[in-house]
Amino acid sequence: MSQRHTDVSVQFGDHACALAEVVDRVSGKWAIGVLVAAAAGPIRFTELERAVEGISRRMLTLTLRNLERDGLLTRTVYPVVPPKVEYELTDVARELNESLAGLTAWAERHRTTIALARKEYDAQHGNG
Amino acid sequence: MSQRHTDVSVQFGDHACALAEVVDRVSGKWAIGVLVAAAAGPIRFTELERAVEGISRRMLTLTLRNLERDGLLTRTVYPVVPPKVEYELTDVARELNESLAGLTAWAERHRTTIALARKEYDAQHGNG
DNA sequence: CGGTATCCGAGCCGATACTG
DNA sequence: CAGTATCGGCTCGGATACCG
Repeated sequence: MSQRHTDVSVQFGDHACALAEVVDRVSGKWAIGVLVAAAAGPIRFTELERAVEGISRRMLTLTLRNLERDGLLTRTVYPVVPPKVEYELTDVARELNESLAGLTAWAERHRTTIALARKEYDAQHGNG
Repeated sequence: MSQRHTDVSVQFGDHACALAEVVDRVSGKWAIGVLVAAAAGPIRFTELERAVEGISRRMLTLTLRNLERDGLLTRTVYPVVPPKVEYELTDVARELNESLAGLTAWAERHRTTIALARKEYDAQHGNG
């Protein structure tokens, strides 16, 4: 299994370290998407594949395994044919989603500002 | 200039997308560390280098440029000898730090739980 | 349906050396 | 003091093909 995250080891005593760890967890191109898609309730593999636009089967699997590993979601296999697997957020993950709300608010407040800042920066310094 | 982040383009309409963008911004091994180190007030390059344990000159520069590009910090050059450059968080970044507080709280609440979940997962599935 | 295996390019990041 | 340049390893992540 590939997908080992960067070693965000202890850079400072406590605060920043814990924060860096959680950010590292929801980093990567797909984790947030999966977390949000699963927020509504139990969801199947193929449903996730459709919900998270652009994700490949491989990356969905890896992302799910990582989240499962961190105890953020559960994987339930139903022994039926055709196979059926459901993923569901744990309570911990639901709390995480709530904690992320503040961040989402910030993002939506300053979205255009940041886009503008980028444009300016790229204009002044050479990026084209 | 290297350091182009992964393309977290529109995966779903609004919410998750904005969130994914901000997470992408504070991703990478060092951004959080720099953000936290600069939270106390204006800080010089070398001070940052010491504050963010383990960071290289190169990565500090790249991280600073990215944050500056996104309008999260300002770079002030004082024309003196020896050179003096100060970095300071913008108001937007300060708001961001506040929004991150909820996340930090979550991280500290569930830190051990998650570490445990990992251990269990790695024990059951083969990771060794 | 729900995965895995393999190949491969792109970019992050560290080490090292050099500069105004 | 505050950077930049270059090289190279490693991992992330896409494409494709295959399996129970």
